[in-house]
Amino acid sequence: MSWTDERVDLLKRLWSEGLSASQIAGRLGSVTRNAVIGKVHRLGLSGRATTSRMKTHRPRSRMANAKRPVKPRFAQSGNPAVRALYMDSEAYVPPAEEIEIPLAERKTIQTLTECSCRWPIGDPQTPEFHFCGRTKVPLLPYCEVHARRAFQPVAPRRRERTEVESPTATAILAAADPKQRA
DNA sequence: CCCTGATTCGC
DNA sequence: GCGAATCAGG
Repeated sequence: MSWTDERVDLLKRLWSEGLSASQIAGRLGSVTRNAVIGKVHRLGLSGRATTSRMKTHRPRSRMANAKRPVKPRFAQSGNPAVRALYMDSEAYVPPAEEIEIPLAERKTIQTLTECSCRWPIGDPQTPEFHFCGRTKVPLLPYCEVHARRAFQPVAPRRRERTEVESPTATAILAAADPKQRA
């Protein structure tokens, strides 16, 4: 559905009445709160009055925004190990090749242990199916390599800026403090 | 964690 | 113009 005159009118009215963007989106239907906020801005309605000033939003300059790198997803993840995967890398990292696990190290669902990487390998319908089985990173179900693969940020929107250095292990290891084990 | 509005930019 | 993704805050 699109922004018909009626829907725009309702948006203007609800916005002026102080409803939040998500509340308005709920009443309009077929739109997200992001769509509502976007429309509010395009209509020039942003910056509602008034009772208690919205103090905290100093508008960031265009320059500041231009310099701010686009951070990958998971930056706000509640999992410190996931955040650690990206705290020293702001770039998309292409998935690694599948790793060949030596037969002796392979784990089945029966032989997995508490600290085994649970990255599945192969077709579960075949007897060759197994798990990576190497030591996993604390807080995550995967070893370091597979954690990077599992928590890929979304591919960059801009085609340039591809190959950048892979995140170092330091951040992960820093988050691997045994005291934090859940 | 929940939520809020703000902003960018591919579409 | 649209709005998802992501941000900075509360």
